[in-house]
Amino acid sequence: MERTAARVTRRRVRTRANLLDAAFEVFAAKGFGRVSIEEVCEAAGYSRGAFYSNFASQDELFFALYRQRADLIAEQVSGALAQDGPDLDVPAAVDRVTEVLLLDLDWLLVKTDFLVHAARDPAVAQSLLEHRARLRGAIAERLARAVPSHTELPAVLGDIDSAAHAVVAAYDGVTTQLLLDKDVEHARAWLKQLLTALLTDGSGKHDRVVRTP
Amino acid sequence: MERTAARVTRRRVRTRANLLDAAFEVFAAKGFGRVSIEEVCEAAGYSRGAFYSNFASQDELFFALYRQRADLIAEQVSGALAQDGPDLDVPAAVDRVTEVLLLDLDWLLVKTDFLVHAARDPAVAQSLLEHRARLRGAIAERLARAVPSHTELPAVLGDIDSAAHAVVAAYDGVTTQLLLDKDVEHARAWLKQLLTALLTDGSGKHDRVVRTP
DNA sequence: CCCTTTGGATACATTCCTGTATCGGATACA
DNA sequence: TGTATCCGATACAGGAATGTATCCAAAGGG
Repeated sequence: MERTAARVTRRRVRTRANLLDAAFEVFAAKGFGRVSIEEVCEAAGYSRGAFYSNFASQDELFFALYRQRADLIAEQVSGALAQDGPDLDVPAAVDRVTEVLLLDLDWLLVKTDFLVHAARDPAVAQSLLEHRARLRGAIAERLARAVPSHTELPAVLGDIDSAAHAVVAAYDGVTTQLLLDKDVEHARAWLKQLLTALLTDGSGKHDRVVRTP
Repeated sequence: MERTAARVTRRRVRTRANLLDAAFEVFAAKGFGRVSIEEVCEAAGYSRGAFYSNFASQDELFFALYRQRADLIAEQVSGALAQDGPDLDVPAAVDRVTEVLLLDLDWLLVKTDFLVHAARDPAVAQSLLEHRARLRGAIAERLARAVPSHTELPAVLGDIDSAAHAVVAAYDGVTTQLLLDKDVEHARAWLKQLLTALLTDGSGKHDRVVRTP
């Protein structure tokens, strides 16, 4: 019998996952802060007893949820960045990354909720900052491998790190607008335009985005 | 006796203003969604009776608060844009606008709360979108007056409207980071860099030969 | 200065939510 | 298959927030 780690049954991990999935749906629909623990449990098909057996508070649930999904996205982004060979095809990579980043509107909602949460809790903010730094690192590393090979270098910004910063900022900026107009296709097109503009020295010869509203 | 408009006493407008001010503080500190009506009243020095006499719900208060402050900021931005003559000195204008936009961290907190709120309520989203459109309009108009005079035109983006969009996106992106690291000075410097880079064809601080299509 | 109207305080009923304690069925392991 | 342990359901108590109804004081007009 294991002494150090308490026994965890399969049922437990299943219910925990179910609770997290339900939480994602409910948080996305109504927003953290307008959701009661009871609602999450109901959506998952459990009672509150199950909840308190798995999480200490709603905050802890939220944090766990964020971690889970954020790690997933980070993995997908890394995948999209690593997809082509040692040479970076900027437009293609931008396409793939954009696809991943603006895939799920619900995730953007939850993520923004989490941002608001983190903005008022230094510990949470720290964790989020680290996560963002990791993402930036992956981007910077990818850019660094690309820039020397072609002469095609990020021009409007000083160094590679600034460029990575700018990429994230563009993502955040587009996200904000997307949360309001819910036009995912337009947001993708626009983010592509912004990123290629930022990363290919402004000589982008791609089609311009036509706004629909 | 007035029949159409109900009589509004001075006391009423004062308490209403006090409630709004208190709401701003409390919302900034704890976040909308973690604040009870009671807390707002207590911070303002009133009872809940006063609140319900002035607002129908916490949402209505929040909306009124947003309107008030957003209009104020919009006015300041317009002022900063109009400050110099018919010719636009891009770096100077960017300086002034940046100063105004990233003046108050508390406002950014409340604004982001409001964004989260709007993202789940189409009517509120509409209102916020219109407000953003007005801001973009002011920026675009200013840019339009500047671009023909100098040949110095926004290059990385297609038209003036896209440029205005990009300016707002940069602001939103920088805001996100600022909410986490709380480094206002750094955010300002970075926003300036981004904006000048976007608006001066990348020739900002690094001398570069750029063709003007 | 009085009198009408208005604004805010107080008290109350109600609803909702949280957290805990306990119990019976499920699960893993010998 | 037996059995010790774990997990989630149920019931309950306590607290907090909301909204309303009522009442007294303050404003402002005549």
